[in-house]
Amino acid sequence: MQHCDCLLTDMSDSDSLPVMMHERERWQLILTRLRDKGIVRVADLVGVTGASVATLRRDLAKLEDSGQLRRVHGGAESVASGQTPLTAPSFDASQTLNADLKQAVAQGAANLCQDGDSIILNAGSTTWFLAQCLRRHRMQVLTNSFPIAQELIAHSANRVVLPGGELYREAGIILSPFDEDAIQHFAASKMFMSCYSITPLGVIESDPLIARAEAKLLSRTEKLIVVADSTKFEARGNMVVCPLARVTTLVTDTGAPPHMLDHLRQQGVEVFLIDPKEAKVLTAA
Amino acid sequence: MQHCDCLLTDMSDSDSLPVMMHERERWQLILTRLRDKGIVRVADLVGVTGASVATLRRDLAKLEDSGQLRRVHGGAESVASGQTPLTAPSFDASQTLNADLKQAVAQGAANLCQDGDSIILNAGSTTWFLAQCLRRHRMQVLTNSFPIAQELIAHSANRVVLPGGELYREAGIILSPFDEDAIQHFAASKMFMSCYSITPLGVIESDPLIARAEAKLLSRTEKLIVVADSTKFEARGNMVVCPLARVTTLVTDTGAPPHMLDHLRQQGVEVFLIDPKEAKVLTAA
DNA sequence: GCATTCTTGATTGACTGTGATCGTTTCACA
DNA sequence: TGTGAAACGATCACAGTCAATCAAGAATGC
Repeated sequence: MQHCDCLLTDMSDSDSLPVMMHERERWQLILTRLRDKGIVRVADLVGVTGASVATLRRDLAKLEDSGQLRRVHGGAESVASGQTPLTAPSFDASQTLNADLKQAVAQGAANLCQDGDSIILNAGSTTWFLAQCLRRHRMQVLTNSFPIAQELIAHSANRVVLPGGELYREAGIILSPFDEDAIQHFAASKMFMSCYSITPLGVIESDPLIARAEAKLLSRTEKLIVVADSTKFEARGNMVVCPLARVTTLVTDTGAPPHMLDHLRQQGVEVFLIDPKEAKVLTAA
Repeated sequence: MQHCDCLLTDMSDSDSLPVMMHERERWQLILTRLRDKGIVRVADLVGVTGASVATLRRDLAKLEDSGQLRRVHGGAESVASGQTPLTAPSFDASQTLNADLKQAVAQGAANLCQDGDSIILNAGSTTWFLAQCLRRHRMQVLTNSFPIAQELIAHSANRVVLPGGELYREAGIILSPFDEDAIQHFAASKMFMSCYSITPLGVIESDPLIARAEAKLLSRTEKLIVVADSTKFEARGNMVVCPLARVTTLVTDTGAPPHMLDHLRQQGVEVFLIDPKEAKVLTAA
């Protein structure tokens, strides 16, 4: 018997085998799917985890008990979908969308930073990629994004300043309805802003609370550098953060529509185009 | 049996010795795997280390005692599972000191919380353990500790509010030299405070900036609950956060010096004594 | 050299997670 | 409003895991 046991564990060491998922692994998987899709079905989870419906029901019950999701008939939904007023996409989800483009743009933007700078990063997946490019830098960074703060503190020597407010779980943003704040004492040489979309009307966000927070950050600097991959140039969202004339610089990739770039240049915006294929090359154009 | 063991270690391990592994080597291996995968199974560890399940269980118990992981049925999970681990040296250090006492005190303090409460947690290892006990709660929590915020956001349904300011890497504390802040709009029913020491002069901290930050938090509530294990009752540090008369409740363990407890009771402080051996028992005394 | 302490491994009974089955409840469609 | 299908909670037996205990070997100190 023991022989058999030993042999088994020995062979199954490579974790590719779908032997049996641990309870916590299932929980993590469930919560991840929930963050991405907002809702999960028991039947789907059976296929993904290989566990029985009974087990998955128990999992959902426990996770609901600890407040990490809300059960509905047929599955479960994210707690945030009802509780949080934010309409922003979840951090994890938007992080994986057009990741290569965002990464290229982020790398291009990082080249505009110098040690000693004081910069602002708003919450967004592109700015998160940007934060990843700042591991060797030594700057002061004000950000309202919890994941960006995590990244900078854990993997760089940059100093991090946070605004006060409530931490919104899904989007990982710190928001406050009040004006008094420590950030009113922060002066930045430039702000990097990622956004929901860019239209002739200006830089657009999808959520009024977020738009307000970004406008607040924007008041702490003169120079605004918008980082946006080429998929951002279609009309979406409805909250204008600022007009295009307020933008100092735009960093985007070569897929951006030329007529929008022309329009931006007419407004006095300096445009940097990054070729995603040779990501390190920065082309002033 | 022995055959099996030998065979196993021989075959399964590409990168190590067929002889017995030292305790510390196993610990390091366990923690490394934990960082990589977020979760480890006892059965897997048997295959990797060649040690028996009993030994590995003891390892996990010790590592949990020192706060370096959290045991779950079938294995153990990372204390900051899912999130970027915040490896703050000094935070980790104070976290592992008297971890069992702190954990017991934290559990006792957690019993004083109810769903719907608005509470404040200052930065400290005891309050960090307390945050771990709040996974099933649904409260509003104001904290100036980054690791506590991480824990609450990742593993509970509590709402989290942060003060603004600079994030200090080593201690994981958010500090601001300014008064204007979002927390001035926060009203809490109680504050849980961990501290550097407790003396007849009051609750003591070692750093003036931290003392000031805690005094600022303290102004947002009437009821102050100090959580401190019995090793905190010796004169250390030099910054008085508040006098003992300001303390509403003290939660400590049974090893606390009786004369200090008497003195505290004379000041009108309600004292809860926790027996670390039977941690769940809460004795009003 | 001998005793003490520490680490380790095996055994035991108790406990927890799992999957299958039951009857009941809820949902969707007519 | 009624009906069938799906989903639900409760329960049971099985397997894996747990903490406690004892015994054997290695390291340490006198």
